[in-house]
Amino acid sequence: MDQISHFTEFLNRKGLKNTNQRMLILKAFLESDSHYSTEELYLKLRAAYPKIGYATVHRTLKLFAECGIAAERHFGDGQTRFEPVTDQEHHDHLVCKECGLIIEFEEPEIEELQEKVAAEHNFTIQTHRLELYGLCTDCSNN
Amino acid sequence: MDQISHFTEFLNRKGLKNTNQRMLILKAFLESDSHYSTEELYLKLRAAYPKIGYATVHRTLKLFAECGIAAERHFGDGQTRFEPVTDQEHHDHLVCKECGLIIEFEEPEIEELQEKVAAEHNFTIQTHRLELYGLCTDCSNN
DNA sequence: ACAGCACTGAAAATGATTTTCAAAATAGTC
DNA sequence: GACTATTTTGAAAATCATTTTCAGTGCTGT
Repeated sequence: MDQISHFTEFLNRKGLKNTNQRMLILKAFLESDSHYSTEELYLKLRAAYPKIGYATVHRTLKLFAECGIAAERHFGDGQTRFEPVTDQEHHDHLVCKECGLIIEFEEPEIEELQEKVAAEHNFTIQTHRLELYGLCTDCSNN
Repeated sequence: MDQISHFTEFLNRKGLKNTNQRMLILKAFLESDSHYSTEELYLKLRAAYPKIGYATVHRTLKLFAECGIAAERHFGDGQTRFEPVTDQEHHDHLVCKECGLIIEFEEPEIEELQEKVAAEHNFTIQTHRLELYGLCTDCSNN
């Protein structure tokens, strides 16, 4: 099932309505491979649909997070960012402190070790967050 | 060198002054093993020194972060938390989503894998952040 | 078309963080 | 110790992201 039907089904299940704005926001959100803050997505959308409101974008992003098609992220710049979640494959981030570049990566071995640690503390992991901060290739050469 | 002389040396190096408040805040901060938000540390300090200001606590915590004796953390509750950094030994966190319990752990194997991933992307790691969110023993039994 | 809700967008409210500014404190010099 | 230049402090105001409010609009089923 694709992300769009996933979302519409979620709306139905919760008795929420499938509106024009929600679809616009969803499409713009999925289209991109970047990590949007509410503000950034709002500005992008407003270019095409000037009447859209900031609050609507924000509320819709929260809905995405709630239904699992978006994940909230904090990279330490004071803004919440949202990224599309494509199925269950999980990835983490390399963040360049110089230029802000964000690279995604996956490392199953790390995930296994996380489970091990959790088991040692009788902890049940639901989600996790791993970010490596440093300098990307370009920035470490300058 | 202990944390206190480390901080005073940092102040001198930056041409900043070693004040009463800064020492009070530093001691209260180091004394604890918890992860303070500005607000929490401010409230704790105010109990003993009613005249202290929120802004002073906040500015001083920022100084700690700048000089390396504190690390800023975001656990997703909208507040920035600070924790004492004791030398270079690094640790990560298990965070209970139910009761807010924070457990620290170290896992050198994970750190090695992080270096491997960074190397694959020609990335130079400066710091990292790993948090596992889920349920602690008590909360998963209820 | 109508009724009942949910949704939207603008504006206001909130909450954390940061800045401002006049008064107080500090470090260096005499 | 007194003097001076500079920094710090604390209270209040400002800022920034996020959240809520509310009147008007739109959707869905009857």
